[in-house]
Amino acid sequence: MSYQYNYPHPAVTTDVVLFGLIDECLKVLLVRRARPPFANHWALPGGFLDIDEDLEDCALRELEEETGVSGVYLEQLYTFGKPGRDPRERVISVAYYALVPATDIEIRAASDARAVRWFAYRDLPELAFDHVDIIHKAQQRVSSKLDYSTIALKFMPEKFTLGELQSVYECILDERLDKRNFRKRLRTYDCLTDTGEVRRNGGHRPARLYRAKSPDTVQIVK
Amino acid sequence: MSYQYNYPHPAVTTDVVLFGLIDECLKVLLVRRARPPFANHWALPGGFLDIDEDLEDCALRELEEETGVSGVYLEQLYTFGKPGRDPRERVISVAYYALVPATDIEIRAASDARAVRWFAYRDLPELAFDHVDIIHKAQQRVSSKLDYSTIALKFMPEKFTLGELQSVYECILDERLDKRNFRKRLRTYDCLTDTGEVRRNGGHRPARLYRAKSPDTVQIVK
DNA sequence: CTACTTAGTGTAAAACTTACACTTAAACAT
DNA sequence: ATGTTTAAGTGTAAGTTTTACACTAAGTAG
Repeated sequence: MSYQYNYPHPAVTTDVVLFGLIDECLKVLLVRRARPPFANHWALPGGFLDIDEDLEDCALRELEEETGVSGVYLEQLYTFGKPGRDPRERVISVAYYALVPATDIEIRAASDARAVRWFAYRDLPELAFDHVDIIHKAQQRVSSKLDYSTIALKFMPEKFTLGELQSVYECILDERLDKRNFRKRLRTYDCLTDTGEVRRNGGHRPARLYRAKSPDTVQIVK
Repeated sequence: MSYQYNYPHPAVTTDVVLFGLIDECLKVLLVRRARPPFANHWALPGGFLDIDEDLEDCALRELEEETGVSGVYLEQLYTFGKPGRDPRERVISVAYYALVPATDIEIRAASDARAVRWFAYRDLPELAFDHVDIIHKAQQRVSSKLDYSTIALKFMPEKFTLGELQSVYECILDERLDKRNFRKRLRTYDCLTDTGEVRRNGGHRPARLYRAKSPDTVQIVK
């Protein structure tokens, strides 16, 4: 089968920067490429757009196919399209990012990717294409969104403690926060409900467990 | 000439939302489409990406070809790609926006656009494709950037008064601002230099003329 | 020379942000 | 059982930022 056009057309792909927090450390989910170009290099999950497929659906599908991760909430990040970024042909890549509660996520190596792994954001391997730029831009976006939205809740499992949530902020912003000020701020956002439960977690007072009031929406605050 | 691919490829276009302020009113530059689809409808300037052309260069080139406007500072807005948004074929459009000092700008109707005109943002005609969505998203972006950057200076000619700059903010935010607080805020941004000149402008005290300290960069403040 | 118009300026109250320290409740060691 | 260790949980005072607000200055027009 072959498709013809009167003018040359670029290829369009989507790529997904999936962030998770594991061991108090910001991680990115990468797949190892099975084929050239950049065979055996690590890369963002992503791939070519089907001709009748919405961009976001493409991102979700490729993520699912290559990593087994599904049902995440994506936001469009930026579109990367410099000529030469893919040696095969001109490729325009619409990048998305997502935040997941890493411990909830089941990953698997799927058909067209030899392996799937979390990498520390601060210790990335050599990456295919311009994916390192995409990841840096996504990290910046997430950092700045922490400050004016409730996006951090996307990292959390269904129930979590305030200490855990604070440590999410601290990992991404890479600075320590004051516990009382942090809690005061969350109170003004009014984005949590107390489940009434507690978590017993070692030799100290148990922490209350909270749940996001609206886990499906990212609220803009300030 | 014909180009063949093993898989169907979407077309890629860029569109530009060019904002200007005329008569204390936010305007958008539109071109009237000469051919189908949407012949005679107004649309954003934009068009198909050349296969070796950078996305931003494409946006600048199309803007120049269709309106005669050149040398503006573009920022990428969002990529629109819903299937069906163009009846001819699948089209992914990377949208950009720019702000210009409207009075400085020379517009002309060029080859493949029958006419070029400023339209009030609050009184847009019926638009081709999903261009109305693109314009609204651009307006939101500009509004929110007013609050944390010096992007408003992009609307200003080389020399301008503080009253003129304030009225730019007021038009876009659609609210009145306090003159003293506005000036205090600008002082903290430290983005203006006093030219020493004044503008005599009717039956009242002349206003000092200022110039942007770094007219080529948009400074992020706060 | 009077009336009118926009330019230009400071201060006090309110709101928000920051810095900071002790008590509580569990686990663990003795 | 008792004391020690650990993280959880809580309020207040100082500092900073934001807001509200009114008069004088320097021109033009009649």
